[in-house]
Amino acid sequence: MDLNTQSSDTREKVLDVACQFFSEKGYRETTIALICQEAQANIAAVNYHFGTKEKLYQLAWQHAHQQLLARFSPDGDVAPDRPAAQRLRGRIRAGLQRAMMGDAFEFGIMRNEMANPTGLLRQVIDDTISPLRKATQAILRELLGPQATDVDVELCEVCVVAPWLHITRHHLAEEHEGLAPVFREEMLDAMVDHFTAYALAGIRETRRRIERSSGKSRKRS
Amino acid sequence: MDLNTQSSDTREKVLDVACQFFSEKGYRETTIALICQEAQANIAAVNYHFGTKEKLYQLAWQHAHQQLLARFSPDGDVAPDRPAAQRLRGRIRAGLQRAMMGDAFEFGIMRNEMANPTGLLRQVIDDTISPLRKATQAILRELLGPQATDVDVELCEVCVVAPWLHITRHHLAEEHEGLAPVFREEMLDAMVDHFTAYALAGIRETRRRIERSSGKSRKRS
Amino acid sequence: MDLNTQSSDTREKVLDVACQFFSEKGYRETTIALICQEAQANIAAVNYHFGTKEKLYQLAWQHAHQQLLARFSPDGDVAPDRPAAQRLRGRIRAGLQRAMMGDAFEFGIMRNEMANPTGLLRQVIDDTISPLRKATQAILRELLGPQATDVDVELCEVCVVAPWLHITRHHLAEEHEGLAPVFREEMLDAMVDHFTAYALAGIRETRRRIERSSGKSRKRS
Amino acid sequence: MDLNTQSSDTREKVLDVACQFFSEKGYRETTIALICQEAQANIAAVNYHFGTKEKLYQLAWQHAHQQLLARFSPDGDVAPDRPAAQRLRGRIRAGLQRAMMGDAFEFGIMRNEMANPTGLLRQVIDDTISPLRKATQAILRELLGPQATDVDVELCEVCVVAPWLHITRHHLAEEHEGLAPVFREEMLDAMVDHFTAYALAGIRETRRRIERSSGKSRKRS
DNA sequence: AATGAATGAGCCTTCATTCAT
DNA sequence: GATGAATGAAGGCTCATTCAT
Repeated sequence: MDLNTQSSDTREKVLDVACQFFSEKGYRETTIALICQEAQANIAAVNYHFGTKEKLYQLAWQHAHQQLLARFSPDGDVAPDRPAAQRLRGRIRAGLQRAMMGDAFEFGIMRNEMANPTGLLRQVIDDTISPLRKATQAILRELLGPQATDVDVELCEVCVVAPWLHITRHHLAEEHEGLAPVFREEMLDAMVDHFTAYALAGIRETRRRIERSSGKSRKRS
Repeated sequence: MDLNTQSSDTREKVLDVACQFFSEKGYRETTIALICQEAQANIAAVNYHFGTKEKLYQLAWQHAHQQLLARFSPDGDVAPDRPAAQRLRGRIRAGLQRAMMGDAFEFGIMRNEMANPTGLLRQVIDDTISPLRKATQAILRELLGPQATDVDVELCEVCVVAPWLHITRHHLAEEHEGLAPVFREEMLDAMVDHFTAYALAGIRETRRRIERSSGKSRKRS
Repeated sequence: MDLNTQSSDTREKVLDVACQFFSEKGYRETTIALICQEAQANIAAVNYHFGTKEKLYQLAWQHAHQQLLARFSPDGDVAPDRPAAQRLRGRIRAGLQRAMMGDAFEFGIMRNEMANPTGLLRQVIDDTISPLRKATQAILRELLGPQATDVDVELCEVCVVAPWLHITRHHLAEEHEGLAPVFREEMLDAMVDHFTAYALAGIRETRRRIERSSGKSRKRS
Repeated sequence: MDLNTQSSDTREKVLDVACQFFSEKGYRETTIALICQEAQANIAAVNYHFGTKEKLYQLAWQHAHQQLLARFSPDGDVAPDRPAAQRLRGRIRAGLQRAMMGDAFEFGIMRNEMANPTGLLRQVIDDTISPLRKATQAILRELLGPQATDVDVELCEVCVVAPWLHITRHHLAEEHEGLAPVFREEMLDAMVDHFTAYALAGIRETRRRIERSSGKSRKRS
């Protein structure tokens, strides 16, 4: 039993280490040799367990993604029957947590969604991110009212979501340069308050604009 | 002179092509051979003109940056004596323009600020980006009032700036996948309206919160 | 017993598949992994049952050889007391059959006798082919008459045998390219007729030349 | 000038060595490292000059082919206005010469036309062999008379050509095993006599059969 | 008897860089 | 000033083989 676990552990270990390196250094910069060295595994083990560096990459990403989502529930532990504003706050909290504490994950997705748009992760990202986006959009649609178009929703989504990625980047850079972090974990609650209030104000204003302009249109027509 | 011009042209050509490829494919993915092939230059020319790939990289980045700033004035052509809200609008417009039309630039910076945080571009980015950030922060500070702390300003800055990068990423991905763009150039004005209104609402709300909480604090103390 | 049978079946299966792949792709091009995958056997089974790839190779060859000889009797089902011309015809028929229908065998021998002259199969080929050659040569010697030297016999043997290998090659190439076969199975009888008549004419002519030249020599001496 | 020649010599040297090794050991068994070691070239030179091992392979083959054809004119130095029988004799002589003296060539083609029908050389072989085949077939058609079909011609071609390949194989094997050659170069003239006489007799007999059977058909119809 | 895991040697290829001209 | 040739280091991958179970 112990042995069984141990044998499976090589695979697990490699996956963990890979996950870490891919996040820190990106796909190209991370060599199989480095991973295996750190994981104390044979260099051929990667090919045995995962087939290709690419496959390992994709799996590592999924691995990290699942771990992260497990740590921070994407709804921020806000029940789905609570008012939309609170649910949005939950999403924002979860997003910030992922951005600020997820060493391996949101990082990797960033780098690879942008730095390597060759589409290595395209599909796997779509599969994992889409549900999250849909949920956020549903909340926004509710807050924006029935007259909001898809583009309206999407523009607001950008405003809500973009800061997470931005902060991820911030963290990455700081870590790499050895700088003191500007946005520290202790600030999380204050940041959630700020981003939520900011977003809700922006959304309310957007709703007003939508309804006003549609009102005009109606009068005109 | 003729020769000088011609040789200089080779240099220019290489720089242009490098710029393009570095943006599209990143540092690692772009090979000197590819650049030289496309620029119809000898493969040794790069090392001759620029010394190393790294140097070429940095120069290419500066090149792109300057080109882009020249095309889209970072203040959005809003005079510095106009009200802060309008100046913010100018910044937002310029940011969106860079995000949506800058094929080579904002792109490269993204990738390399995050995907290659080895710091190859750290310095050069600091030199070029810092002034832009300072200017934006000054506007935000004005809008947020005298009680706003540096963190307050920075949190708002994130909300204003992050969407640009987000949209850049969007464009990159769409281009690479051959998808129809969600945010098209014709939408620019509408988008500027939206982001500006959204941001101003968020900022006003933030100011209210700052002043309220500081009022409480005052009463308490 | 059951286990024994089952295990033996695995062995058999591997041998069959190996035989097929070795014939189709040659020794180097055929990987143990491929064989085991196709035979639904564990990758370690080969080394368990056969020791090394080389051993498997040799065994596979013998296997194929025996199967083929069993299918097409090398004398073409012509009794040894029939006239030499008819026995030759039998040999030619059997040779053509092996060439045209032997998917796995004559093929493998070709490739390995020539493409892999490292001598992996040298011995095993000698053991299996020599008897066939001897038999053919005996017939030829009979047809060529008592004055024929060993070289005379061997030269004629080449003319008789070479076309078989040639046609094997033909088939292989056609199969691989997906071309329609030039020499089809329905043509077998016509081909046997042709090759036999051609060979007998050639042999008769050769005999005439041998005897004429030996006549001259006699006159001279 | 001398230097120019020298620089080009590396390429030439590699090509020569490659040619030799590919012939002796085949494609798979020949490693780039081995070639470069023997040619005293850097291991990356192959990729610089030829791109791929595959490309080198194809070029090596062409190289050998041309060299060989240059050494032994495929028509055996028999003028095209001589009688068909003599032209056939010329072809047979050239074929035997290639088979018996061509160390690097006919060898390689054998191995690769059969052992590696993956088609690496398919095209290049077609281009080089086809003209030779066409010429031989034209002669045979002339000898077989107007009633001969394509299949008739091809069957005779097999009988004429196959021995060459057979003898090539013979030589290869002997060389590899260190055996004394059965067919020695001194025997060339005698062998040409034998094969020519044998072939002409076979062809005449074939013509007789063709015309006889067509005669019967005519009477029948 | 049979297997899943693991290994080490080796191969082809890429690429930034250098050098002689 | 500019280039074609050449290089060395490194990377990803394949594959036959072994070992513990």
